[in-house]
Amino acid sequence: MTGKVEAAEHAVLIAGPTASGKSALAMEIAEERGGVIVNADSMQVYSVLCRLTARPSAEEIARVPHFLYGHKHPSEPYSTGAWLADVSGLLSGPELAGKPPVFVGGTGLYFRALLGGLSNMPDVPESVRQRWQYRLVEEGAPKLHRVLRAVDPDAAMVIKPGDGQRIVRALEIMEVSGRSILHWQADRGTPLVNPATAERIVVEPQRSLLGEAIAERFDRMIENGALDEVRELVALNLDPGMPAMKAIGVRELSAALSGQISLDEAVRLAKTATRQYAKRQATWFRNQCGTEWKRIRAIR
RNA sequence: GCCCAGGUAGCUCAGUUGGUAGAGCAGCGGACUGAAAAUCCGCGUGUCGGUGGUUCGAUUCCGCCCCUGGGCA
Repeated sequence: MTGKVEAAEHAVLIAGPTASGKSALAMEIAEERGGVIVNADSMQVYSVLCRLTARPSAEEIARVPHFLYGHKHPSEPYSTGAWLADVSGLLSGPELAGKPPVFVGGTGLYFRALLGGLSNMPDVPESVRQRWQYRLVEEGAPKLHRVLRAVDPDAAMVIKPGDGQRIVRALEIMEVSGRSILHWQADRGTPLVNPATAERIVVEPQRSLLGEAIAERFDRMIENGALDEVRELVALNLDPGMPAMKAIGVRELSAALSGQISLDEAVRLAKTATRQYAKRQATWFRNQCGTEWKRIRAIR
């Protein structure tokens, strides 16, 4: 699926929870080494959501080349695999011109994929996926888990009965390929960066400081027009299941825009949701990133 | 000043006909292979306002005090 792209040499990977100051660090490193910055965040790819996803400023983009930021419209479906394909295209194209890529973002799965953690899997037609998703909504996760247990007992053993999303994925793959998702997962993917020469950094700020930074930054997002972005996104009338609609703050701020809750309440809820997200990120980085990752602390 | 209603987890509250208490939210820990800012799993963190009394035993009953609402003056 990724063809035969040479794994990038001397890449820098910077992972960390939201608002941890990793973008500033990426700027420093990229400038120091004459590199470029590549987005490794699942939400910063969407065009409309600039403020709300804390994308780099125009000033920063003018200083250092940035890639894969805001290059997708929210109406387009996107995925880890699509991102990996975009990265692959970027690395094999002329844009980098030999400059070292500095990947920065908060999506742990993207970093795993970058290092070869995403196996090649058969494509699943949209119709198949939609049918299982429909059944998930209609019948509920436990019932679909029983279906999975019948067709793919091994996968059912690994996937929790409540985890609808993974149950659907396993069922899709089984239907399309006739083989268990575990079979496909047994083959590792190919890394897009050479793990031997990649420098890996994970930012792990103190939780309480991160909470403060999140609150402060969200207030700034509101000042800078995050509400307008949400208004624009809502006007597109997208399926609420689309990834961009799940960006933190979209649900909360659109509830405020329609008058269901006050703006203060929306801000409070969005800050809480962001803190909870940062906690999940921290759990990933703490436990999934091994000793090859250098751990640093600081927010800005 | 008097009358009423409250004071229980970080917050909102439930409850114990007397045997030291539990929900939601928040919080904490964990999982993670094409939706990953997603999805899922686990965990109660407490001078039951204070102080005396009754009692084998009081968060629960009684007295007094403190605090917060509301009402009457």
